[in-house]
Amino acid sequence: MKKAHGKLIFGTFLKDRGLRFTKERSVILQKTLSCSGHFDPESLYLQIREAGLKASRASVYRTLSILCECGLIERVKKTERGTIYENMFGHEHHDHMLCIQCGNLIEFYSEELERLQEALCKKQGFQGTGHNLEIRGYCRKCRKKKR
Amino acid sequence: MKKAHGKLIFGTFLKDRGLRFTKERSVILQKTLSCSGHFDPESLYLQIREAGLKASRASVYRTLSILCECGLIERVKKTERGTIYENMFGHEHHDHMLCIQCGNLIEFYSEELERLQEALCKKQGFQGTGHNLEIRGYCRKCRKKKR
DNA sequence: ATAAATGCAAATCGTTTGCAACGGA
DNA sequence: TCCGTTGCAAACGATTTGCATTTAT
Repeated sequence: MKKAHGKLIFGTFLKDRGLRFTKERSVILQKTLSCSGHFDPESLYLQIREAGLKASRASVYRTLSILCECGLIERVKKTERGTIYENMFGHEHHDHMLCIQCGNLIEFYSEELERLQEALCKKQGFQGTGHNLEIRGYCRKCRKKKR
Repeated sequence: MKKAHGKLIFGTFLKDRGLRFTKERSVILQKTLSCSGHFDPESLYLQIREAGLKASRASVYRTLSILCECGLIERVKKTERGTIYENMFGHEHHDHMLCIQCGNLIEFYSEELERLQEALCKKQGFQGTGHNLEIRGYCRKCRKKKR
């Protein structure tokens, strides 16, 4: 999936269902695609305002929903600060260990895990587009402190 | 970790920091421990009321926080309907594939995945207590519909 | 007795929605 | 022109919090 095609994909998706490609949607699409990796609605909105562009929070939320529907972005997870989205052009990994004591987040990548997931998907006839593994527990430091 | 010890663990935890073991906390602890697996604050609250017991929503929320701190339960994930908690006596698996088209949730279990996670934790000096793998994508049905 | 906990209602915060004005097609 | 879209502000739903009252210790 090439970045330059985002606009085309979105445009086609909209036309197909009689929706309109407005200035606001264009701005939001653009900012969304230029995010490398994760983002949330509020910071996207602020980014738009800082850039002197125009789009209300309501339009940001509404447009993000459509972008999800057409597969250009995905809702990755919910946090206390809101929903985290992911631009599907960024091929990031979301595997991490979260310390439930100190909140420390240890990100990691495992080729073996990737392979395993592919195998699991194939078994279910599932076409994976992204994933997110969270292992909760105690990090090295907090393990020591515990006793 | 044996269920009968929940009260002891909680009681000790409270005493240690000068907090009190109130009727409400006792009720909430009890209902929490008797949940097999997942639950959310609202349904726990309703369960309490249906049982003719007494504890306000505020107390439920406040107590769940403490139970998290002392490790008897864990916040597993946030959804549109609220936070999902897990009673740590239930050793459930949280691995699933989520269809981003139809919302279908396919739960699965993989021994290989469990082993791999243990290995990854060991490498990081991390003591895992629970995990949650979400693979997003298109389920068999929606894959067909797509074209 | 004293500090902590409770219940309630009001406050927050992210997100959604109703509606009148606006603007692509 | 004809709907779809926008921005705003009000509505929402989950969670938190201020406060006067109750209660464990």
